[in-house]
Amino acid sequence: MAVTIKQIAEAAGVSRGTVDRALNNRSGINPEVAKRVREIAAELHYEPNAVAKALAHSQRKVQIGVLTNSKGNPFFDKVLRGIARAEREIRSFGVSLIQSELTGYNPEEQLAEIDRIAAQKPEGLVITPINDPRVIDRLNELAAAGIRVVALNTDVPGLDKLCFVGCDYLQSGRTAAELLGQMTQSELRVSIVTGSFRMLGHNQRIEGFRTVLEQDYPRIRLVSIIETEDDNRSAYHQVGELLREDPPDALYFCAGGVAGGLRAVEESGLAGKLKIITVDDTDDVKNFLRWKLINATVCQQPVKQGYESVMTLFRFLTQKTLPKSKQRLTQNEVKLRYNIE
Amino acid sequence: MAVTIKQIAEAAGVSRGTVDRALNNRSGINPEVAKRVREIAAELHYEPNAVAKALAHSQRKVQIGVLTNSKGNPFFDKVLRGIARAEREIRSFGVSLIQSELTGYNPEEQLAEIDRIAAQKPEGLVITPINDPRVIDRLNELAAAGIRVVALNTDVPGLDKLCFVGCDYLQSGRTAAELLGQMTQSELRVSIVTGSFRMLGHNQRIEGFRTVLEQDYPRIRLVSIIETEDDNRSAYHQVGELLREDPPDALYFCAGGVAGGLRAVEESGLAGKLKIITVDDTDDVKNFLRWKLINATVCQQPVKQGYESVMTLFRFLTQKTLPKSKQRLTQNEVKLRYNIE
DNA sequence: CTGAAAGCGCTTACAG
DNA sequence: CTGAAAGCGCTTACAG
Repeated sequence: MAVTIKQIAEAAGVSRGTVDRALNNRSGINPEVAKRVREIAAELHYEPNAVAKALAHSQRKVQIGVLTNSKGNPFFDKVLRGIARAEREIRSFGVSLIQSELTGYNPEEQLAEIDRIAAQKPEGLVITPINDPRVIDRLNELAAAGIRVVALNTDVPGLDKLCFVGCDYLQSGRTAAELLGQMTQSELRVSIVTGSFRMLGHNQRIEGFRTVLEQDYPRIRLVSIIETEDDNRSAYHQVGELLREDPPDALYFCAGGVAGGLRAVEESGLAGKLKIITVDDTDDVKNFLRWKLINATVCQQPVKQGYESVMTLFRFLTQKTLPKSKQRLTQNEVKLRYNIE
Repeated sequence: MAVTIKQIAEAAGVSRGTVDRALNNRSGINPEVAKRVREIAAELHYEPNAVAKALAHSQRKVQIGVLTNSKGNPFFDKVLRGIARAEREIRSFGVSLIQSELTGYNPEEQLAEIDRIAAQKPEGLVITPINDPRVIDRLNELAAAGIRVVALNTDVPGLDKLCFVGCDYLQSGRTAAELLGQMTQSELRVSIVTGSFRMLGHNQRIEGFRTVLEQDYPRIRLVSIIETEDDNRSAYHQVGELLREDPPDALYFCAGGVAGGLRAVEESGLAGKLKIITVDDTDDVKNFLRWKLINATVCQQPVKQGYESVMTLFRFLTQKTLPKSKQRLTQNEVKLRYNIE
């Protein structure tokens, strides 16, 4: 039978209210009494009952804002599923989400939406922040006002955040390089197809990829990097041009635009000859894996990212539990034809 | 503001007790009243508050037995960590574990331990069942007596279970074959090092491996299978002999004994020349990956297996939630040198 | 078959 | 600064 505040109250000869004040460092209590109560609690190995705490708290309604630049981006489907799962789990605890989705990466739009959500007075905000000084400043203002911020999937410099939940992009790039290295033996030329040079994560993937090539696979040479803005049309045209003019032996797609790029590959007649490594496992990528057009893809546990971003904030807001680290990194999972779900 | 039984009671003109009886299909209630209450609840979109339910239930103490053949098996470290995490989460709900570990796979010992646990009257049992008719019979007796059984990590035929939590062994084998196929180009001879031909999972891995070789990589020929009983000494001797007498080009370790087998590889002077695929990511395997002695390993989310086995039972016992499927399969995750944590 | 009341463990106004 | 009481939403003996 677990120890309760009632037993502590009896042992200390005080009321349950006083025990509550002592244990939760509330104000309006004689410091000596508080100390004694805490000692007794420790002796009895008191562990607060999270369920009871939750029920008592359920009067106080907690709101968490969730703002993602996810509209029209199939990668985010799974992230949103993780968020929905978290919402279901925390509903009973009196926590609700103020959720909103944006298309693309327009800083003005994100600023406006941040303000709209902030007006509803959430106690925390999960966001895929755009790397723009105005956005960062605005978020830091919120943080200063006590609204805790969790960066989801992408991080930006100088953000005052509770934590970042996303993948280890450097490791993602390293893993892609190792895959390519292990899948080939001879000299090789590879091109990278990236999303944007303004995206920290994309750049880190390139950096990790490059590092491992230099260290472990000097026979593989990085010959060019294409920037697509995650746009399939742009990827189609640029990859097509590359393959017509100076085709490499391998491609590393470290961001979106895979469907467009692969269309160009198919039309080039090089399908099956090029080694291709991608990221994530959107439906497009899965199909290309099945058709043996993509050799492997490095995924980042998107469901977990959505789930954990909300839950980290929830745990902090309702149980004052700080995340173990400022970086809550998900695993980089390699998927091949036979282990995609 | 969420709908509560109090509001349903008012709307139906009955007491909260009656609403509770109706909503939870308890006995001793006029069927017509029950029907009306349920209709009103549905109209109001009533969703029971899980936290309040849990607190009210916390009087009734629930015990879950957990019996694993895990002693001395490093693979299970992470499984046990998942179990511990589940225990922490469900403690507040009045659920406690009766946990016990066995060494090896002795049916008599497992039978005795099952009885010892059953004597403490748990409401459910998580177990790594041994494939022995007496064990299966005994577990089915428990199931008949209302103790729900969850098979963890290994499944056995004819078991009356709530579900199996473990990996898709066939897919694990297929993935290993694909890795080997993608990492090589020319004709190849491969040997499998298995644990036991009596283990369903090990056999399924072999089958999956074989199937993909035949379908997709006919240039790779399976030349022999070694059985080690998951024993490093045995693996060392048998792999050593194989490498001295008729060395293949690749090895697939589909069970334990990796450390022993790799020692033989190192002594053979073939290290680095043999392609080696393993399963799981015990510390041994991780080190061999770092040293480039193993090319890749196919893991099975052991923490999740431990966690989900307990949580599935917990959800069933406390919320009557049945698992979506009898097979709760974890992902087969490919790990290379650069994406091991 | 039904209702009123007490209880799960913790929190929170409200007196004093 | 402290205690008594009511409350969170659901469950459970106990009367009737």
